[in-house]
Amino acid sequence: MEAVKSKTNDTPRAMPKQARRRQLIDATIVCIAEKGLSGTTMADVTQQAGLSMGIVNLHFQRKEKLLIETLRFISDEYTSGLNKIFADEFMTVEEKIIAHVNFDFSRLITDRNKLAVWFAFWGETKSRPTYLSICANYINEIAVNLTRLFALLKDQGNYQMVDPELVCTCYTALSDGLWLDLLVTPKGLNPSQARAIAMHYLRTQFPKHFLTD
Amino acid sequence: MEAVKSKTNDTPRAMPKQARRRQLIDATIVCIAEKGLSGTTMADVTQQAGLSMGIVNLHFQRKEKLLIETLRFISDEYTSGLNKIFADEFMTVEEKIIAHVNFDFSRLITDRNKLAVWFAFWGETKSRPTYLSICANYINEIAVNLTRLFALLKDQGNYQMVDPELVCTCYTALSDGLWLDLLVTPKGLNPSQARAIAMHYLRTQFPKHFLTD
DNA sequence: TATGCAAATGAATAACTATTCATTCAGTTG
DNA sequence: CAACTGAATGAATAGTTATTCATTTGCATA
Repeated sequence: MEAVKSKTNDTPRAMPKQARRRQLIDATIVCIAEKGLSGTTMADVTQQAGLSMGIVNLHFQRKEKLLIETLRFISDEYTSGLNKIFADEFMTVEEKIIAHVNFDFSRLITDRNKLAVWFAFWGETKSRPTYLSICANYINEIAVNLTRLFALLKDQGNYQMVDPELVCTCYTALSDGLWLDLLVTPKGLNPSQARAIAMHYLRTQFPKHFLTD
Repeated sequence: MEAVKSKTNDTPRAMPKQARRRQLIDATIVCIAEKGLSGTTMADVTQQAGLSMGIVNLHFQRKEKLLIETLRFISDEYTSGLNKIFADEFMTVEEKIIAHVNFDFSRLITDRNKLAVWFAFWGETKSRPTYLSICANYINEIAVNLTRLFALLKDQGNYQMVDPELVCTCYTALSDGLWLDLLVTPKGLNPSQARAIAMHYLRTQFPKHFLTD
């Protein structure tokens, strides 16, 4: 059952640096979801990770850096997932857009703990330029790629009236709002319903496509 | 120029209780926008209000209550604005929906300080049931009314395929996402563009209506 | 103008929390 | 297996921030 060499417990003393950092980031995500950004203390995080207080200083210097790395972690996770789709050479444009939507409403992304972290940081971006700059980067990158996909589909399907940039902004805002819904009213909406709503919007723009479900 | 009786300054000693509470709530909104929820201290709020530290205790007992009343304030402001529209006896259904959209993207609601407060609290709802219950109330109330408007328009315009509940959920998520956009990328999108995107979605559902702009 | 009184003050206190660092510990090397 | 090394610990410290309350202040009333 236990793949780790250590005879004593599951937190071997000399775990690779990267793994220990990840362990702390995971604990931070849980704490922010459970106690909010303002309510998360170092004691909470280290206890959640099953480690001692001083450990954060050792791996991240100070709390602020741990928080920034946590935001960067979920931000990278999202961006890299989408970039794989954008870069895929074997999917059609329609398949890529569907893959994008599926990813947006996948388990990985709609995990409520992670959604809580997203919105906790969004709420602070106006006051913390560092948070904003981490987010701004990926937002722009994705918008460019997604707009390009919509433009290609417009050509392919001869959708004269479609404005790819508008559709991108609208789709992005819609998925942000659906994530918020999943976070705050989890009993009112589940990820697959949210996905269906996103597809419903895309069908209004590209009625000959996205009919398979 | 000065309508206040006090000879000394603009914060007369015996200002009505309600006005002083409001003054503190206004200061809290500014502080949350400028420093984030986690970075807002009592010293910040009272200084912003031009008053002394002890004043919060006098009017709100403790910090937590001030924060809750701040959330309740912006929540009530939003709800009461919409309720006036829903209750109006002289507007047509189409006019009411347009008024709703106009209100959603009015100065009062898209004020970036207030948006920052909204999202600061959203980010904490998972951990603070009190915040959630304040928001949940108004969300539900509005959804019922808005869904009813869409259902009426569906009948009037003979839109067979429209699902009023779906359109309500989609519109609501879209406006949440657009608000987020206005908060974090104010240079990428302005309120009137956001409004146009919301109208664009409604036109996809009710193509014979909402053509006036 | 004196007196009473509630509102407001802000220095002092209490409570909390990030950060530090001397010490412990587990594994590795010679 | 003894000495060494760097990760990890957590009690102690330093810093921050909410809360308290004895005192002050300005206004109203007599």
